[in-house]
Amino acid sequence: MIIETMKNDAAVKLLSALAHTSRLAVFRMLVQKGPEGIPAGEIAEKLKMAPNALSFHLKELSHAGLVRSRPEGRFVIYSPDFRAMNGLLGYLTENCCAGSSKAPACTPTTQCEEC
Amino acid sequence: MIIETMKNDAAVKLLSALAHTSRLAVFRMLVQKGPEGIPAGEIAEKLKMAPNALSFHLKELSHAGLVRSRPEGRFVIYSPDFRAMNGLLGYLTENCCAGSSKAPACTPTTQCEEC
DNA sequence: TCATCGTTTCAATGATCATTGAAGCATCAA
DNA sequence: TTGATGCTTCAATGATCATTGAAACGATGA
Repeated sequence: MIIETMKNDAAVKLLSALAHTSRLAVFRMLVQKGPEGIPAGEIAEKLKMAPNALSFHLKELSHAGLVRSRPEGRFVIYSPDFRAMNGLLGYLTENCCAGSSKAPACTPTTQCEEC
Repeated sequence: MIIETMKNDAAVKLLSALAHTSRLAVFRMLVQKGPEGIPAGEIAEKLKMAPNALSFHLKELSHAGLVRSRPEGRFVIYSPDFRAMNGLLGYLTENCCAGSSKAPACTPTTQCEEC
């Protein structure tokens, strides 16, 4: 293998975090709810996941930078972090088409305003 | 876990295929080269991968629908399939932002013309 | 036909990941 | 303080994945 750039490794990290049915479902739910976030228990209940399993997957998403958490009383509220996802979308778009003059263009013209 | 749609499973499949340093590097190289494609041996040489390891990863990418192959003499030429990647980008974009009115919009306005 | 090249397939080992159950920690109410 | 709640961490098992080396296959050229 050739030496990979940091950018590639970062992309692999994000892809790995999302490449799991449970984690993708969790992230989708967080995105749908928006910045206000959801307590862990509510996610577990709605997705019918064991609390410890959810905690494990949330930690993975958190390590990848896809979600943030904040304590609120005895609840822990999770919310999506759109910056990482936007970075990933940009990377994939660039490496799907824009990186090569041979390939058709498909560059998104707008990005999350939050990021 | 709630029951996932086909769409989600398809996204996980594509994400899993790309969530590997070697496979992401291979796919990037194919995208850069464009539709004309590259023989397997050339990919292995440039990425300094063992031929059998490369073959394994190419099969994974192929199963995910990200690459196509065609025999040419005793070479096997691999080329990218932009449809799958565009579908994934669309899915991620929609589930990153557009799926929720709470989140900022970041929908791409253009897509690969090939697809 | 025979030897060679490019590629794929197979089997085996080691590593990584997902899941489960139990325990731990902090917060809140009585 | 005592008990209950919400969540996280830990350890152990089973499953899946990556890698390696050897072998096999089809196409080509002598």
